[in-house]
Amino acid sequence: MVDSINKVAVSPMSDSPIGEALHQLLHAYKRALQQSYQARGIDFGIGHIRSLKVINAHQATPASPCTARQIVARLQRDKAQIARLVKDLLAAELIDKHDNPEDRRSQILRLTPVGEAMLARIQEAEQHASLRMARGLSQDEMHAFVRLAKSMTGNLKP
Amino acid sequence: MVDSINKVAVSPMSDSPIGEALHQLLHAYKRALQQSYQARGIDFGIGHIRSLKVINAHQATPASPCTARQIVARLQRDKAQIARLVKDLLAAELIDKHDNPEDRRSQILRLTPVGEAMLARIQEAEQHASLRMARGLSQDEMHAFVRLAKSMTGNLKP
DNA sequence: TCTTTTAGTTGATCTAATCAACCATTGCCG
DNA sequence: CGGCAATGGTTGATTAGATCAACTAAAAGA
Repeated sequence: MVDSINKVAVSPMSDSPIGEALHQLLHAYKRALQQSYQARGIDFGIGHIRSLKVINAHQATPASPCTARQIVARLQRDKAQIARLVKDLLAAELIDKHDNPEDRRSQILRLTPVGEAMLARIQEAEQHASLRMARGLSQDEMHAFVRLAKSMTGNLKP
Repeated sequence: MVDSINKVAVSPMSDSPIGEALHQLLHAYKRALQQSYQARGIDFGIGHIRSLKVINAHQATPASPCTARQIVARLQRDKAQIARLVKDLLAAELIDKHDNPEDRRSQILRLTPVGEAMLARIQEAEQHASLRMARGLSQDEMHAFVRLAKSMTGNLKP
């Protein structure tokens, strides 16, 4: 029995809430970030900002300097797009290019002092948005979330 | 001690991995979905598909029929964009419009049989991608993830 | 009735993403 | 060494998605 009690159109109920929840969350977060950025007069898209962050991360380990290549790998975006983002960041003088002694095709990207200052403001803005997002969640929960997200990303990568 | 062992450029380390992890995950998931769709010959963007799903969800509760309005509310997209998505779905004959006796400005959207069949295939594709994404995770973990995602989305909404 | 909202549509514009073609350099292999 | 495929980067073109403004028609409210 129960078989035809309610004809629930197509799905037997409870869609696949993961994708839905994910999409919803990212959209909301993107908007919150943009807001937080704009409130601080930071006038760049998310791509620009993420690129800055990658460059900064490499700055910390001078052994592996940052070229456009690294950003492409980290952000998994088309290299054409990265080239444009980098061009913008150069124009804004947030970063500069240095010849790469190891490979004359590529150039090493580094934050300028202005870029570092900008990044500091960006991180402030992010923390603001993150705190807002995490309101009511414990550290453990946040940590668990990130762990799960990374795990799932890993599953999808190959 | 340890205080100034490495000068980590700007951030004191550990960025804000939440945003990063989130972005990474959504991107990977989006690609996996697209792949899964394409492998099944489903030739629509994610927006179209999500709209179909909203219409289907309303189908289950005949009390509240689906108009473009509902899709706008559920997906939180610009109504212009939804209008275009709906137009495409109509053109593909996956849905049809019926006069709304309650309000002559709007029209009720319903899946056609073709639309239902399409949706079934979509759900198959999604389950494939979701299973892939969730490989190695327990039901509890998946559930926790969705709960946290929804909670965070809620925090950001206002 | 007159006014204000609301649902939906269209046009224009903007950004992000993607693809293909291309140059310079590098690395490899005979 | 000389040729050739692979790599890093750049540019142009195209596309999809999102967003904004303007507008119609109907509804709701005063």
